[in-house]
Amino acid sequence: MISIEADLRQRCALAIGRAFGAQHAAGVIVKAGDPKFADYQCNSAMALGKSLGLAPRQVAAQIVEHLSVSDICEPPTIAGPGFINFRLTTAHIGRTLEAIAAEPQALARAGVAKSAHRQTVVVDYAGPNIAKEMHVGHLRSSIIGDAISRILEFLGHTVVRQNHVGDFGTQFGMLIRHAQDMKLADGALAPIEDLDAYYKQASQRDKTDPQFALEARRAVVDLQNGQSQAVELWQQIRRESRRHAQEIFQRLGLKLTEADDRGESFYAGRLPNLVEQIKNTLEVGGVGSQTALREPLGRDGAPADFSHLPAIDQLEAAGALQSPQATERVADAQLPSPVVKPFAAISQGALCVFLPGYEDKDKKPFPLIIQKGDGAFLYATTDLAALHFRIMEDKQRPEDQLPLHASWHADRLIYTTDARQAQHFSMVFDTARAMRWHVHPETGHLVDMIYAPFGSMLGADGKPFKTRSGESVKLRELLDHAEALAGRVVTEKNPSLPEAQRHHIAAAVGIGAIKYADLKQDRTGDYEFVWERILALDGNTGPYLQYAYTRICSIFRKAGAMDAAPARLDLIEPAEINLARHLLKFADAVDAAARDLKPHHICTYIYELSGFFSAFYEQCPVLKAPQPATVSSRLILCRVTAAVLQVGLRDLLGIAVLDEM
RNA sequence: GCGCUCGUAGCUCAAUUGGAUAGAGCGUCGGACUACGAAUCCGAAGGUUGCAGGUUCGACUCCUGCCGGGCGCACCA
Repeated sequence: MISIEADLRQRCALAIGRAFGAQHAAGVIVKAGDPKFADYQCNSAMALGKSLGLAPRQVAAQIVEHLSVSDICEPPTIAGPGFINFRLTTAHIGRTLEAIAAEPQALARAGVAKSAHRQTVVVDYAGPNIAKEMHVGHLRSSIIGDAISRILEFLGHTVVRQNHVGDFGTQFGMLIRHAQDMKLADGALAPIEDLDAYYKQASQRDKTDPQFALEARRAVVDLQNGQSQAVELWQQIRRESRRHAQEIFQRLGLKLTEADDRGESFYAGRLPNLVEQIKNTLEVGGVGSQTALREPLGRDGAPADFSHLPAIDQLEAAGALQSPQATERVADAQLPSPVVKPFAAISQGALCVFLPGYEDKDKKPFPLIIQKGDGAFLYATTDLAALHFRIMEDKQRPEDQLPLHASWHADRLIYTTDARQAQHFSMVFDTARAMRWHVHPETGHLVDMIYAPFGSMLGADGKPFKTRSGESVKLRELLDHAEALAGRVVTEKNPSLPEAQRHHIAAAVGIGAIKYADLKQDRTGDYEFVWERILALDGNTGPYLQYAYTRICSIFRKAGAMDAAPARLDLIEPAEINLARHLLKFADAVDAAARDLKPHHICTYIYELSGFFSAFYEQCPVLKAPQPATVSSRLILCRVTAAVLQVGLRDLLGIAVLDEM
């Protein structure tokens, strides 16, 4: 089954093409209508009336005349300024659901077809730092990124999850220096709690002791150059951190394994060459500058318009920049301002990329630093290296091919990271465009580089979610707390269940509640983490939806043999029809979530669905219906509702469903 | 200062990307358990969508200017 919205859109486009010519058939607007008027509506007649110089209602009438929808809809009606309203026939709704229920494969997908245009999509999420316990700062990226991955995968895309672990940055210098002073024996730092405390000590010294800080920076350079004697220590820390992260990921139910780990250190060997490439290409007067810069590109891949900027000759300074050594002589005061095309230069000792549109508070060009004055690389460098790897590089070695076990090139990159990194990624993407690293090496298509940011987790006071002492809350403790609270409720509501099962339920409910609370909101906003609200049993919460699912399971447990025979679906009661109609809109919700990379569309849909199911449940007895045919008919509705909840909650949002709770 | 972002019912949030009379939950008030799980359901009250202009058949949505909150702005990630 394809989305009905998409189906009607096609049919309307066809009708418009027949009525007015194919050139008018693009950009047809079909969307779910207000239930009072229609299931779906086409709103193209108004705009079309404008461009054709005809009365919108007349346009609508002509569209309807050329429309062929009688197999799924009542005759379309025209309303208001020119809305074309569609009402699905109950016969079509019934047939479609019958078919889904009868076909195990369709049921397992709740009737949702795979996408026609499949891509290889990299989703970059989680990305914890090693040597530190995972804390709430990693929670949203992990949950949202995982849901986005699941949704795209469900639609048939090849998803490459990438856990861009922070394992090679500045913080390691501190750790190594501190370790040297402490003369730690191998294995002395096993548990992650030790590492965490140890990290804090090192961080403290780094802030207060300039000499220590200096030596720490030097230790990073050595590590990145492979000249460190601390590699063994680093490996040890890394192992323990990965073990800890995997434990958390498993508890959270993320589909993130060690095969998806590709830490910053993975790119270490590539960095010097990469930096050299950028320098050669973007240096003013450099080898690639003419081709790379003749057509500067905007953020969305279209040629950027810099016509509003003063016409500064971008090569004016080039006379002083012909030789490599001259790069050093770009005096900061003489940086062209504003920047009209990307270029690389040494500024204040660091190798930088300057891009149009970025200025600091003094209106001076603001750089993306790709190599520090002391020679160390930093996150912009590894992010660029990762981007290049994901799009451009042919993967030959088995470790490069992970997690797919074959060479791959991304068609799309998605970064699920904190909204505060917006400018960073914007600059990384612009740099990649300047380097033409966003051109797929095989297809020549431009690769979408999408930043999917999310807001902060706030406490009930509206300030960042922290412990009373001002530290970030550890994920392990957060999850423990959620499970304990959920466990209390389970024991209270259902004391007769065996303890092991109560334990299992508590984990599913506690973790599910946290995930659902995060996913149900539009990710771009901040959200308030308040325990009472998250673990509430009613309203739009995880526990409520899990409960709705268990109620259906309970019906099937009691149905027994009644459920055996294949059956017809007869939609008679309004509650039946409303439920059935909404079941068919699941594909639209999944499409919306995939389009916006916003899982909350699925949450909203599922919650509405449980509302329709509740009405049905109250008004239409299933097992105690008077006629056997009614029983089996209603069991079909239960069957498909359960399937949608299961696919939505478990497969797409990554929230466990339970037969009993 | 510049940039990004947000402002919708008392509170927490939706609104299918410009569509019809802006919807939910919580809270409040009032109802429903001798019918499939009451971790439930039904009903009621609650709005000048921060303010002021503009664009058009139509604006919570787009543009401009204010007001207010958050975040970012050179070698941390």
